[in-house]
Amino acid sequence: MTPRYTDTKEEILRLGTELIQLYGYNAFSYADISKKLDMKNAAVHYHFPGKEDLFASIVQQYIDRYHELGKNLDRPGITAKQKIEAFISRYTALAEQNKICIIGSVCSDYNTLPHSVRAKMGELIDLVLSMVAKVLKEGKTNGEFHFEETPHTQSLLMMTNLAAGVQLSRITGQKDYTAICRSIIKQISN
Amino acid sequence: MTPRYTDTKEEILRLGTELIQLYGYNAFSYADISKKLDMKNAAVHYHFPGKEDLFASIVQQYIDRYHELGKNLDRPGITAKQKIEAFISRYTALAEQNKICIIGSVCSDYNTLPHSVRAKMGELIDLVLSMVAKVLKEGKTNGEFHFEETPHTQSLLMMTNLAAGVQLSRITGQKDYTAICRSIIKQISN
DNA sequence: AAAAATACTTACTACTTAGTAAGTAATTTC
DNA sequence: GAAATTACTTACTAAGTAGTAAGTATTTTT
Repeated sequence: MTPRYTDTKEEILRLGTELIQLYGYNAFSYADISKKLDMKNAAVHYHFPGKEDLFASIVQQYIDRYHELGKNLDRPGITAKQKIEAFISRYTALAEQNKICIIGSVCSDYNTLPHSVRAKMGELIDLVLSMVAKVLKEGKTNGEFHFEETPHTQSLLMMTNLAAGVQLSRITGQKDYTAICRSIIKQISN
Repeated sequence: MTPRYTDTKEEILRLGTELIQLYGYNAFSYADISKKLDMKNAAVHYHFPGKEDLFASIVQQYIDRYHELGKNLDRPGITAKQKIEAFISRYTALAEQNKICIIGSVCSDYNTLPHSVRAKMGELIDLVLSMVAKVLKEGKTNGEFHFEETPHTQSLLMMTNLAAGVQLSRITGQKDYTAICRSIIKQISN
């Protein structure tokens, strides 16, 4: 049969990611995806046999994109501050679309996830935390940043501010998210 | 008929809260509750006609308990630092039980919640943020604390650190949560 | 002692969930 | 041009979801 999309698999991943970011891990079903892509339930199962596979692929894509971001930022001429701002702007984009990040979305359901998926989530979180920690360390070394915690702890503080910030501001309003971002930068600035 | 428990309604609320904190809002069902309390599905519906009612009561109980905490802390002889530590210890208790706070748990599913419940969640969040902001302001005024942000923003930073901290540390380990708590105190200390 | 209220159980409904087996039309490979 | 592969659809299942109507045993009220 002729494929509906140039890359149906990619479309499913894109939509699945969006649904998780908008409504949470449990509110995303094969039916939701098939309806929106105008195909049958079984078609989604053709591309991703189980929900576990689909979710693993979504997280893997997220991981790949963070690696990509890392590569893009790893060139001369970009300051550590610009790199941090690149991370923050990811969350800002989410906030503007009423979305939250996959990490925050899945964390609350963590105890119900299949174990393979839990491991993938751990991988994603470790990656993000270590990438941010690396940039923070770099900025501290070259004098751009000033903070007293270890880079890892400072990374934890920043990412928890951001992840919970986009979540809270969906309820309390964008102003709170803006205040959090401003303060994050201020905290590490000289 | 003779009631099973001295207060079945209270038992349902207690168990419902626990299930949300452990597994998330969507992973808690009437069947889960009735099974654990050794009664039938319909018995839970007798006490709480709909899931919306049950959840609203759970959040209301949470709100009531924060008001209670507020009253308990509002006596002379308690320092602002001790008050902040009381808030933090609530989250520490959650972290030790592999649980997360209701706010963090429900935030990810916010877009799927019925509107009455969304309003209740907003109420809870505003309450917690304003209570913490009040204590922070008090501590700043009497010289216990030092911070440059407004009390509201500082409260946002603290609560996002805590809420996301208990969530993240379920995956990355308790050490990260401990580091976050230590830093929270440090940030506002002189 | 009768009536009413309480706290359920029994038995069901309508719907949604992930998942599957078998068939089919178009495309690609040989 | 036949065979195999791709990308689906049709049609289904088993389990779980919230929710309900009607019945029942016990306690409380009158």
